[in-house]
Formats: sequence, structure tokens, C-alpha cells
Amino acid sequence: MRFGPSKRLAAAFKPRFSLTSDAGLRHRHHPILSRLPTSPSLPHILQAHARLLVVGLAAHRSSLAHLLALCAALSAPAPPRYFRLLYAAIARPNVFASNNLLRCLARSDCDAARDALPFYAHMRRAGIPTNNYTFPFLLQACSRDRVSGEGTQVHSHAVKCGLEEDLYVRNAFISFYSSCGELNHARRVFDEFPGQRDLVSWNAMLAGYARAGRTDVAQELFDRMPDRDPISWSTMIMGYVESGALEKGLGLFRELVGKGLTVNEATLVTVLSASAQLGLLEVGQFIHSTIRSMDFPFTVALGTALVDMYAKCGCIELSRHTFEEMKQRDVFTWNAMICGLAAHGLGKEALELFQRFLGEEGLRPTGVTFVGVLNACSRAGLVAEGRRCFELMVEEYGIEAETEHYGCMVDLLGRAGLVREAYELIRGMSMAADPVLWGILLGACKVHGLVDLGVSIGNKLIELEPEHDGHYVLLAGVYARANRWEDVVKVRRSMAAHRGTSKVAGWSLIEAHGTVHKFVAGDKGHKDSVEIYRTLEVVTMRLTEEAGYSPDVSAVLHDIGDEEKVHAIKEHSERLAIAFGLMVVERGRPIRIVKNLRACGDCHEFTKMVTKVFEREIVVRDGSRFHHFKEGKCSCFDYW
DNA sequence: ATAGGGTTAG
Repeated sequence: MRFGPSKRLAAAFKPRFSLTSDAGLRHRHHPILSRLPTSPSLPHILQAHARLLVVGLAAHRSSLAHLLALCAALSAPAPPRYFRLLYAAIARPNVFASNNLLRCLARSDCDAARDALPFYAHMRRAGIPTNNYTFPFLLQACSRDRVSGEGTQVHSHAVKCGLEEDLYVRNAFISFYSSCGELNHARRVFDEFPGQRDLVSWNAMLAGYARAGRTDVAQELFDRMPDRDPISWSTMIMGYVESGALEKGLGLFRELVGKGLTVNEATLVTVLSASAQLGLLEVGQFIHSTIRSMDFPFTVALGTALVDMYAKCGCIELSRHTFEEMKQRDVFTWNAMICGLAAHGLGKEALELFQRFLGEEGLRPTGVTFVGVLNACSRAGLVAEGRRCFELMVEEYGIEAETEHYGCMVDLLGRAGLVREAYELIRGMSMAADPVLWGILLGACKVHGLVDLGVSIGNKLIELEPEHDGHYVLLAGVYARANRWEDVVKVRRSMAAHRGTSKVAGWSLIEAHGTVHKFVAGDKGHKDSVEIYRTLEVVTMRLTEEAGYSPDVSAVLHDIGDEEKVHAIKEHSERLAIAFGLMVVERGRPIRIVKNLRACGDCHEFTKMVTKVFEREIVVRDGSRFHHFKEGKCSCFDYW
């Protein structure tokens, strides 16, 4: 496997100033600027600036412009207040200084980048000339802000300046139009002078189609390209992954690795994220082993992606191991680990890690950290601790509580039976409460048998989102708890009547020996279908005899006969996946299942019994958390 | 001094 230096490394080895460069020559003998290191940091620049002030050279145009250029080249964006001050200090700014201000603006956040276009207008009014450097910087700033409207005007300026055939300028326009979604404009520039085209032009065009979700056109270009480099591959792979074609992205990654071509960090992180999203452990492990066999540097981003992948694939121990192995971590790493522990129901461990995090030098928790922390409190039933953390977030860290945080708190209070308090919390919010919050509260009403409150919330939710199946299911559950079966039937009927397009089909998937097997309820499409159903039959029989299993049909009460109801539960996708898992996963290894929806109560009981009767471990990832089933118990303690 | 891909937490 070949493995070349990254672009950043290459940039570090490139001499900052060639001997033919004006700027370089001018400062070779400068008493202060010539003493700066080749890639100075912001403090270096500030220090040099201070010395210029002290010796009275701070009004010197080329010195200041040089400092501005250094700011523009910093690896982290320079503070806007500082580079604006530098530019303002230049008496008669020239193209060089102005271009570098544009570059600084382009590299800042959106607010500052918005000033790039007005500044360009100012340049033209003030008679400052523009050159081939001006447009790339200007367009970069404009695409950060997604203002495509003025693009065509700027384009005609560039043509007037005689720069329409300049490769850098052309590529800047291709990528500008691409990032604004103006694919036809981009394509016109791309097609205009086929002689003035290089790998960068192809990659920019490719990225345009990929970002727009036109992976078909992107693939066609990718196949037609005269050359491909690691960026072409990562653009294509990311295009697939982002448009949801995760398997295609992973397939292309396999091809890339199979051909022994150079892989870059962005690609690895993207495919790790794809396998994490899908919960495909075998794929994730394949990527991990690829990373190891290439001796790829173990960067913070890669480590974080691995921590996240293992956690999302159900291997919380491997996730922790990776986390502890990392020599450097950033907020993302800590967040991934804290949220991972919480998702696995390891509330105490997550809180301990949070304490350790607070002791870290130079890192501050973010809103996401608190999503993990509050989730952890909720899972561990630590009500007082949860309240304290919520307060800490708002008071101490000045983080505004978002819907997610309220969601955690409602869940925490509701789970502990403090439904009234949870209700008040939602009512007291300054923003409009997301229906999701009422849904969480409704779940608590169901569990604690609060029929009146549950009915009123349920009806309100159905009114708000009549096409949302989950609300009907929960409300029916509330009625079922109170044995109000007629109402259960009514709700079910009205659900059937409102069944809209937003209904999500439940599925479960399981990986076995390099293949992904996906099941839906009543699925007969699998090649081993007959054997799977036979196995399921046997499993159900043994559970009935040895563990006293009897299906609880209340969750699926329809307007149908009892026998059919039992049938409907019996073929829920996760049971098919479990039966298949029992067939193919060797003893001693856990059966890992990924679902898109939450488990129904009966399937949850069923799974618990399977682990006891068959002495197997089953790990289920549902829509929001993990269930570790072992010896007849589940890590969620039956509240999910 | 210039153009292309950029990930990770809910």
C-alpha cells in the first residue's frame, strides 16, 4: 500500500517565500520580519507587530501588508478585529494588501465573510486594481456565505479583467458555482475551455454534483476523468455516504483499498461514520484494520471516529479502549465517549468521565456534552444529579438549553415518576415546546398509569401531528393500562384512517460473516426464510414451556381477531433477526441487532427470555439507545 | 499570497 504525505504536511515543507517572490525579497533583510519563523503563529505575528510599533516602522506599507499576509496564511483563522486593524493602518492599500484582507475575510466565520463582497466593491471604487489572486479569495468568501446572486456580476468583471482563461480563476468559479448549487453555471465554466482544465477543475465539478445529491452524474464524471487523486475518491465516497447511499460509499472504499491507492483521513472518517450510522461492526473493523495495516497516523479525528463507531456498533468496551489509547483528545472525543456510555445505559461511568473531562486543561463542555450527561443521569435514575447538571450547564457554562436538553430532563423526571414536574418544566419553557417533548411525557404517563393526563396529551399530539403513528400507539397504550379496550380500538381505528405517507416501516438488521441481513415484519424474502421461521417456531415453543412466555397482545391491538394479533407480533422484524442470529452466530459471541424503531414490550420480554433459555447474549440498538440482554435481564431495566 | 475533498458528539 502506498501512502503519501498529506496536503498539510506538503504545505509545511514548501518554502514560504521563493526567491523570485517580491514579498520574500523585500523582507529578507527586514530587521524584524526576517526573524519570524517560516510559519509563524498568531502570537509571533503580534510580537513582530509590537516591535514594529516600538521601532517606529509600523506605518510602513509593505511591512503591514506582509503581516496581513501572514495572518491570512495562519492554520487557524485570525481574529477579524486584528486583521481589520492591520488593514486600516495601511495608508494607501495596494492589490497585495487588499487581496490578503479578502483572504482573511474568506477564512473567517460567516459574519466577516459577508463583508468580502462589499469590500470588493470598495476596491473597485477606490481604483485598487484586481488580479488573478483577487477572484479566488473573493469567491471563497462568497461561497461561505452562499450568495450566488452577485456571482454572475463578479464573473463578468473577471472576464473584463482578461482573467477568463486563468486556471486558478476558472477553478475558483467552478467551485463557487458548485457550492451554491448553480451546477449549470459551474458546468459552463468547466466545459468552456477544455484546454484550461486540470484535476482541480474535475474535482470541483465532481464535488458540485456530489453535494447536490446527483451521484449519478458525479459517478459518470468520475469514470471519465483522465486522472484521479485521493481527493477525487474521497469526494465520490462522501457524496454517496451523504446522500444516504452508505453501502455504495463503502463499496467504493473497498475498491480504493483493493487497488492499493492512497487513502486520506477524510475518507476514513467518512466511511467510519457510515458504518457507525448503519451499526455495521464488521465493516467498521475492516476499516480499523485497514488503518492499522497502512500505518496511518492515529489522529484525533480518526480516534474520535473509531470511538464513535465502536460505541454505535454495540462494542462499548472497544470504544473505551480506543478512547484510553488516544494520546490527544478534543471536545468531540470526550463527547463521543460520554454520549456512547450514556447510550449503553452506563450512566455512572458517563458521569465519572464527565468529571474527568472537567478537570482537563483547556477544554470546555458544549451543549452536546450535556446531552450525554443528562442522558446518563436519566439512565442511572440520578434525579438530583440531573437537576444539578442542567443548572451547571446554564449558570456556569452559559449554554442555552435546547430541545434536546429539555427532552433529557423530561425523560429523567418522567422516569422517576415526577410527571407533574416534567409537565411544568415543558410549560415553563420560553420557546414553543417541540411535540417530541410531549411524546416523551406521554410515554411517562403510560408507564406510570396517569390516564387523564395521558389522554389529554395524546389527543393534543394527534391533533398536532395526525400522520404520526407513534402518538396513536402511545395513547392506545395509555388506554390499555386502564383496561379501556374500547378506547384502544377507537384509537387504533383512527390511526388506520390517518395512516399517511410518513409511516416508517420497522426493520432490523444483523451482520453475519461479511453480509448484512435486513428484515421487515413478516419478511419472507430471505433465502433461508423457511429455516428462519422454523427456528422461530421452535424458539417460541421453548420459551412458552421453559419460561412461561405468553404473548402480550395489548401493544398491537387492532380491529382484528386474537389469532391474527399474535401472528402480527410473532413476525416482528427483530424476532426474525434473533432467530437468524441463533442460526448463524457462533456460541459465546453476542448476537448484535440494529433496529430503526423502538422495541415493542412483547419483543423486549421475548428477547430477555431467549437470553436465559438459550444462554446467549443479545445486543440490540434501537432508535435511541442500546439494550444489552443477558441471563434474562436487560440493561435498560425495562424502561425505554 | 491563489483553485478541489473535510470528517468526529445529539
